[in-house]
Amino acid sequence: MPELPEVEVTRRQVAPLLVGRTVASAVTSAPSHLFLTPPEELSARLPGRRTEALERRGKYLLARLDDRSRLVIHLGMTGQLFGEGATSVRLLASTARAALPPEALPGFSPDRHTHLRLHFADGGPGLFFRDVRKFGKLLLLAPGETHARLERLGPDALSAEPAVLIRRVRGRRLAVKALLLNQSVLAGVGNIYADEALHRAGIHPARQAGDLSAPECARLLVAVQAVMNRSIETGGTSIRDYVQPDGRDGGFYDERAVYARRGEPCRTCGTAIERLRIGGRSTHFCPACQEGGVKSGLADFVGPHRRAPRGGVRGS
DNA sequence: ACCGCACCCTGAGCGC
DNA sequence: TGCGCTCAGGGTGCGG
Repeated sequence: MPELPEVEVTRRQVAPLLVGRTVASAVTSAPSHLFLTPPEELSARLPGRRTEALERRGKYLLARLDDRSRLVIHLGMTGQLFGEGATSVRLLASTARAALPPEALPGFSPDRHTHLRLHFADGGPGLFFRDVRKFGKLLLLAPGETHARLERLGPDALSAEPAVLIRRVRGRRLAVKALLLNQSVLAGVGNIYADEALHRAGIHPARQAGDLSAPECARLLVAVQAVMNRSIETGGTSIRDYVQPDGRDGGFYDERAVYARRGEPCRTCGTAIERLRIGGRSTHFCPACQEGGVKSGLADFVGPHRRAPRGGVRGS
């Protein structure tokens, strides 16, 4: 799940593959929700363009092109942006993995999940965008053009000031975890780092946001930035799909305190990590290190998990 | 205005 | 072996 750290690691590694190079051709896949700009338009407009800089805002990557247009890339849940020549089992379908002899790892070749292939005029390695679930987004902005998705973003989580969080929690009754996931509050926080930061700050994820004191908000923001900076140092979190653009796994998975550790002992106090559902997302926390404080509010969350009907009645 | 939740998508994993 | 169900979640948009 690419969040700010994974996108930042991607930005740092992709920049040398992109900046200063001129696109020779852009090969796209069939139209889908992924293309906010139609694929045929990308294929037509990108060739001849040279990238001047690769920037990041929250979980978005923005390539500034020489004609002042901008290519916007969001990795969604399963998006992978990587250089030609990268090798990783995470770039292969499970059937292809299973067919591999042990230790063998062939170079990536584009498959049906590869939605954009950039080839460059210098003949060097290309750049691929692959996204199995198609929750990612590709968008080409004309000079001066903007997009509601970008306009809505709050300050980048890495550089935000505590005052931002203190102001935005005021009067809010929703769980602080749900507030953290709102990209208009802090851009870049996703499910993993929300859980990790709340644990680090010792704040229960179900606490009502408006109940947090100013010092708690400041502590939480410090925690967000600390876990993110540490994750960037280790190359991000590889759980299922994420790989660094050179194909290597990120290293933060081994350092996580709570995420996907239900039932395992808290590294601080040994208490078993618990899981509940907040804002429709699985939420992991240590019941000892992260005291609720608002038992009444908590009651809404510790009841039996309600599950949405799946595969239910559908019109024929 | 605020908040919870269904939806988009696909593959892994599991039970039968 | 294979089918069907469940689950994962970033972000949007709708309904209460």
